[in-house]
Formats: sequence, structure tokens, C-alpha cells
Amino acid sequence: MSTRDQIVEAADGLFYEQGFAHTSFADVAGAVGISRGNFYYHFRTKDEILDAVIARRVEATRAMLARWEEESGDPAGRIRCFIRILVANGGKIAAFGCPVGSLTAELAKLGHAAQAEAGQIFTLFRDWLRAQFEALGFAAEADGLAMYLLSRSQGAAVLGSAFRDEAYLRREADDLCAWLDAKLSPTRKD
Amino acid sequence: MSTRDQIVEAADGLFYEQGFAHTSFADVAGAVGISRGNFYYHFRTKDEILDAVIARRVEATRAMLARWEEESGDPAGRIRCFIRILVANGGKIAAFGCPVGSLTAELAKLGHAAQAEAGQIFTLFRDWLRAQFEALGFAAEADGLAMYLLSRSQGAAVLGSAFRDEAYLRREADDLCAWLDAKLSPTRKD
DNA sequence: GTCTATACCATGATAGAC
DNA sequence: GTCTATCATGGTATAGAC
Repeated sequence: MSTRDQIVEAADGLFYEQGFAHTSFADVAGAVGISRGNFYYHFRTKDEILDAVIARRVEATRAMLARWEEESGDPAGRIRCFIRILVANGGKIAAFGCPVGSLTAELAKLGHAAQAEAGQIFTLFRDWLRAQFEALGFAAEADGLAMYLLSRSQGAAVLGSAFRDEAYLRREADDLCAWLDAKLSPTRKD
Repeated sequence: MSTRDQIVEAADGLFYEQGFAHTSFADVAGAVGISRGNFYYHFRTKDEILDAVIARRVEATRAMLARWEEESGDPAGRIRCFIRILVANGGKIAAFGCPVGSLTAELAKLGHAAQAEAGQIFTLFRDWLRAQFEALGFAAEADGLAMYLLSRSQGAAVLGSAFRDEAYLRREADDLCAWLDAKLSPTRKD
């Protein structure tokens, strides 16, 4: 892996676990094992690293969504893939929150220009979830259902990390799966 | 108002709008209109200010909950007071997120000792909401309903600020009120 | 209680040797 | 491409005059 990629990867993790503002060049350089001077050969400013990290996350999100498309044939199964992140990444979410939500929240406070780009990741999930609900026959309702799932996940991530309660995240994931089943069941239309 | 109170008030606002890590002594001193030197007469470290800000927020939350108890006689009306924060503070939430959620999230990332104290504000809301649901007859379910409302509000705050969409916050508040009505209606028990 | 002055250090950033 | 050395800035914190 190129040094540049190593830097972006390390910065990605540190921005998630420590926050953008609180992560210094020295932190990233130390994590990669290079000097601060070398660092500036690859990135001239902290904002450039942030842009690269966001681009990396956008790509990773696209790849994950594409993987879910392949793994699961039916839209309901794909939506369950989304819900399961809360469990699969439960440990990290309980410790550091949702990477997308916490970064956009931080950039919003900093008034940072990249906030819009970071928010694009939410749009990626939103559009993908909406497409799945549309495929399930929820035409006009689809975007609202996508936002509902996004909102519930974000709420779960915030409270899960506030109370440092991974079991709560599992319960919320179960509850969301039950909600989805009820939505799909013809005998129970809410 | 004492200088100390002015400092805590200014720090409270700045921690909310800029984040804790990104707010400097100079910022707070400048907002109050005192010198940095004078600052240290009142608070020796940044953590001391944080503690004072959290204590102030805990007190403000207690006072708000007590006010809601007085203003509204029935528990359902009190719960609607909680939901309405999303609308009443919509502008600030769309810009800076929820003050409680964003602070606990930041402190969690910093590994800050005060994270537990900041999380206490969530516990305050949780216990108060649970008491209202208990008064409505939801005995065993009460805590789960309280957490549901907290989670929905936090999710709404995160997405509302990510998309900078105050109208979305209003819709979420309406949706939560409708959810509450459905919960209370004897013809529709979920 | 309020101010000025200042020490000290971390950080963002640059220049230039290898 | 990587390093060391260096600078400027700003932030935390202290001492001491008024």
C-alpha cells in the first residue's frame, strides 16, 4: 500500500476515534510511522487530508452498498444488511458513535466547507434505502421510510455511545427488523 | 450577574456552537469581554469550565422539566413539551445539533472523564419521560418508550443538522406527536 | 477582582539535506 | 520519497502589579 493510502487510512481511523479537530498531524504521522516532514509531501493542509478521508469513506460506502446488492437478492434482506451494521460495528459505535453522524456533526459546528461532502454519505444511504423500499412497493412512502431508518440508526448510535451500551444497540437492531417485518406483513399495515 | 456566571454562560454557548475542543480560552474571554489573565482567577483549567458548563446544563434541564410539570397537568401534554423542543429550538438544532447529544459524542471521542456527567442529562430526560409514561399506565413498557422518544429525537437532530433542514425537524415532531396519540388511543395498541 | 506580561508547549506549516 | 531542522501561531497556564 502506498504511503499516501496509509496516511488516509490512519487519518480515517483517528478522525473517527478522536475527532477531526482533536487529531494532529503528529498523531497521524505517528500512526503511520513517518515523520511530520514527510507528511507534507503528501498533504499540504489538514483540510486536504479531510477531503481524502471523506472521499475514501464515500468509496467504501458505495462498495458496501454494492456488496449488499450482491449478497442479498431481495430488497428486504438488503435493508436488514443496513440494520445489522448496528450489531456488526456495535463495539465501535458504543465507543465512538456513528462515523458518518459524528463527523458531519463536528464539521457542522466548525462551519467547515467539507460538511456538505460528508453529508453526501447520508444521501448515499438514503437513496439506496429508498430504492429498496420502492422495490418493495412503497412508492410515495419510500423516502420517508428511508429517512425513518436512517434516523432510528442515528438515534441508536448516539444513545448507544452516550450510555456505552452495546446491548442496547442489539435491541434496537432487533426492534428495527421487527418494524420492517411488520411493514412487509400484509396483515399489519401501519 | 457575576463574572463567573458570565464565563460559564458564554462557554456554554461556545461549546455548543463550536465544540469543546475547538473553543479556546481566548474565545470565551473575548465573548465575556475580560482578559485571559482574569479568566484564570475563576477557572484554573479548561476541564473546570467544562464541569461548570455541564453542571449549569444539568440545572437548566432540571428547571425545564420542573416547568413542564407545572405547565401541563397531564403526562401526555408533558411528553408533548419534550417533543416540541425539536421545533422550538429548530434553528439551532439544524445548525449545531442537539447540545446534549453532540457534547456527549465529543467527550466520548476525547475519552474525557466528564463524559459520564454529560450523559447524566440524558438520564434526567429518560427518567422523567419514563415517569410520564408510567403515569399513563405503561408500567413495564415505560422505560422502553422513554428510550424510543429519546432515540427518535437524537436521530432527528443528527439528520436535521446533517441536511440543515429545519422543516424536517418539524415533520419529525409532528410524527412523534402522532405516534404518541396512537399509543394513547385505546383502539390502536401497538 | 481585574489587568498585563510572560513562560511553555503543541500544532500547522516550510526549507532544504539525503 | 523520506528525513531533520526550523519557524510562526495560538492555546494553556502562571506570576505578579494594580
